[in-house]
Amino acid sequence: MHVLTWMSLAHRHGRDVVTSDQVAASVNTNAVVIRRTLGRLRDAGLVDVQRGQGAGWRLARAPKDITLLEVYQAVEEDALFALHHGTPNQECPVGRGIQPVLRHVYDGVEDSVRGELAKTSIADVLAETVA
Amino acid sequence: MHVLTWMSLAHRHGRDVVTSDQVAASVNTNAVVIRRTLGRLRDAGLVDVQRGQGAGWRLARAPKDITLLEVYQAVEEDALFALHHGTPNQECPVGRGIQPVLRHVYDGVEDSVRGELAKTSIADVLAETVA
DNA sequence: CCGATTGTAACTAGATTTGTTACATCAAGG
DNA sequence: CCTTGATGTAACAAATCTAGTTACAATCGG
Repeated sequence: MHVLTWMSLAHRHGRDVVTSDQVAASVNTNAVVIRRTLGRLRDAGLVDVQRGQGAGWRLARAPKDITLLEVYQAVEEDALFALHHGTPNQECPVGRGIQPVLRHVYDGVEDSVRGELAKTSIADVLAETVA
Repeated sequence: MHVLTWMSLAHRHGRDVVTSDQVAASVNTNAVVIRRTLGRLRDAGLVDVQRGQGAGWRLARAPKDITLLEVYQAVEEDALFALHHGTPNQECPVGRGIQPVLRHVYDGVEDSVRGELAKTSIADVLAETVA
């Protein structure tokens, strides 16, 4: 969210293509860390990358057309809640039957999270950030 | 959820007080791990503990009166989403302004998660588990 | 060919989690 | 009042994960 919000502000200031170094300066971290995140956003189609001379990154869409849901799905691969570390005791009715129930509950939670994140766009975040 | 569901089933079978060793056998882990979780559930008032001779744990309420929201709040202390690891660049408008916005978004997400978890009780989980 | 930037591997340091051992503490009941 | 079977908790090992860092090959416009 920080990365895309910063790119939106740069775009508004006329800077269309930005480098991972410039983004890293705002987040206050290393450029490689930013490139790892930008790579995922690129795989999700939210940003485009240019290599070679004059290389850098640009938003693939207008900020108002990028929802936080898309950012979440691009960046977060693990489920919000994990099941047991090990396998529960299969001799026990609860150990045997609980995992599908947990998955069902967790699916409902993830759905509600997705619905909530879909309500907000990067443009909304930028507007609230500079306010 | 596994711990409380198992205790509900034990209660239904007439075993009112159970030990951390018995619960650990169903989860397939060490009793100390279970005691750590049960300690949090006790602090939240979801289970009662008895020490000394004949010690053990019992549900403090009927399973239908324990919601997954209460379990979540008892067991999970960290926020669902974390902010930046380090402090963003305060010289930058985005670095300076984005954290309150993130908190605002994350609060909305947590609220929707809580609302979802409040819909289900341990009794529901048990019914679905043994089905 | 030059030069600036991306892509990515490899590594360190730190934090976190699970499981484990050990032992002090507790209280019911003989 | 002592035995007994459990809890409470500290301390530690092993595994896993993340951020940050360094290094360098790959890319491509000019």
